[in-house]
Amino acid sequence: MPDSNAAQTDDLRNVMANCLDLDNPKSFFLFAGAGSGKTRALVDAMEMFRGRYGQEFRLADRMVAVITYTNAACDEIKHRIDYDSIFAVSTIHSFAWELIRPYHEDIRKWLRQNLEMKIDDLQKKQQKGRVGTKAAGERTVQIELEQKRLDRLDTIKYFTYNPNGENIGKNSLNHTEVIGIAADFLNNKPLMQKILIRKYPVLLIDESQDTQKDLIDAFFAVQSKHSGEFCLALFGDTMQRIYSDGKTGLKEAVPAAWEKPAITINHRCPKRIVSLINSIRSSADEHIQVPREDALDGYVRLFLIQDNEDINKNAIETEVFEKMAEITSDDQWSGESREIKTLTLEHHMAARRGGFNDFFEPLYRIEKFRTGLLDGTLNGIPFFSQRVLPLVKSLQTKDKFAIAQTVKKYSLFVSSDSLKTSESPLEKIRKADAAVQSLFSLWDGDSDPLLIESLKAVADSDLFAIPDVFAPIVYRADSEEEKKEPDDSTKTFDSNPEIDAWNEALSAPFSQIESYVEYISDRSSFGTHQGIKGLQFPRVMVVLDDNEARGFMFSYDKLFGAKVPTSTDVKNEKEGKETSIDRTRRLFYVTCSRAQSSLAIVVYTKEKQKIIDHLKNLKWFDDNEILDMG
DNA sequence: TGGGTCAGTGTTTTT
DNA sequence: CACTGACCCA
Repeated sequence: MPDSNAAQTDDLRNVMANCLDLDNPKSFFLFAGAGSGKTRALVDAMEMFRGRYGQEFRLADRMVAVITYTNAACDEIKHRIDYDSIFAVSTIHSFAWELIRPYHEDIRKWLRQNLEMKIDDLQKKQQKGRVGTKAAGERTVQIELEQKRLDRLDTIKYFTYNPNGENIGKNSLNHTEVIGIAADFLNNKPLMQKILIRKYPVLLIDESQDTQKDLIDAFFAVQSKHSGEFCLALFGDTMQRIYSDGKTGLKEAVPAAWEKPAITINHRCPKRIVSLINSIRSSADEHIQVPREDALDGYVRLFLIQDNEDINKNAIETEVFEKMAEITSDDQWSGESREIKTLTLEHHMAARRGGFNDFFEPLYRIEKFRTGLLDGTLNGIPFFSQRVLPLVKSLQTKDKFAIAQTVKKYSLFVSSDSLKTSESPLEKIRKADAAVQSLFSLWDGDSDPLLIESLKAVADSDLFAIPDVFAPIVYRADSEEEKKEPDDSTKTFDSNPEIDAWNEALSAPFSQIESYVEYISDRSSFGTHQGIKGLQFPRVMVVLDDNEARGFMFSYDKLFGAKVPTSTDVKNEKEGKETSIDRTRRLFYVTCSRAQSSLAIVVYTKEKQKIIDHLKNLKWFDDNEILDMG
């Protein structure tokens, strides 16, 4: 018994080694639940392969392709395999793009067909639909847009695509198109299949349950046609499918001839949490995990809160932290220096709790700002995140070297070409110093100036170049100051929602940009339920709050019995399709299984009693684990 | 006028 | 996905 883990690991390694045999390749699906060391197994497989075929592959210019879901996972795996060049580790989008990018003529053909189909579809809808609605207006715009793309299709020499972020250029393909094209080419072009398997005789897919279903199907098709020369290996856990484009029924779709090893151990979670997640998934499938023998007992508590308009969620959640500290005797739940990961369903819920909502929310409302706001590339953000914020931080810590560095790198006074002009370098450095001091004076007496004030200070002293997006705002702020009574003529500035959004965001205190930057660089104590896929944290607080959430894909109220299943749910259930409850259960499973030592679940609801009753039936929690917070 | 049907509307996550 | 409301037909 003490060696059962080791025995299982050995078995798994044997199965994988047996499959990764190029003379007799066999495909497999490794079923690996939360905390089972899925990445470890993946890297094991890669290392075994390298040991056997590394030399040969290097000489023959062949590679093993490894596909991950996120850039973070991609970096992690590359790191763990020492950036070995026989492994092409990439996200599914990069991989798909690399596969199709040489075939511009085929892409053009696909795109023409696709655009014609889309336009046709939209026109049909336009005829059927009502006139004058918002949807009709959007359809008109969409048709025009697609028509324009169609018209200039022949003028495009090379298609472009950026796997990370937005694709707005005239020649660019979008994320969906790249996936669609790759799937289509793999399905229908025998040459494409040959190219794939010649270069990558082995293809490993991490998080396969969330990989776009069209591509998964295409890979399945390639494998079945070339089973003697191609090894497809899927790693994943069907219970952790939390994105809508993953393949439903992946487990059932795996061909019978494949190997289907499974890891049953959970290295991450303490005993209590393993038993909780086992209960949660027991209504979905048969898989049971066992904790490590040396696992701690761990703690789970569910806090129920009556949801009213006037409750102070931050205060309640702080109270939860303190209660958890008491229950677990773990100081890290308590006080200002606590180390807790709070998981909210949506970004704006994190923004509110993380204290950067005044800055975040106005910008988030602008649809086309969203991606850039979430990855920090939005025009205007680097001005703060890379120039003003680091400068202010080093001023606060009196780090003279860092101050000088930021000034030297970005300041208009000491940039390399301005040093050549008439003024003496010494004069310029003195001016830069004065500009820095005048900016920092805004923080005199420990105050927290508004972002707009810091922007104006920088603009007044010409310390840094002001991004174009801020020009109208600096101008507006100036003109309002001059004529204290704004008349109607200022209204002309107000017609641009993007400038308005920035104006509102910049009225937030400067400290909010710091919290925001922490959040988007994953250094904050917040994360979304979906975004923390694959990660783990010692102390986790999961916030369940349907009212504050805006999306409609998940309903914790239904999962916990505060709301009855709708007619669609009943219908889906009867037809054997997944319901919103199934979907929510999987997401809940993912969040709970992040915890390495203790887990607090905070439930805001208008139907506390119904939830209490429902939880009694579910038996997920012991009575003493449910705390009524009033 | 009542019932049935379906378009319209709001909107999250990852790349 | 769930809901609302416009519209059609009996």
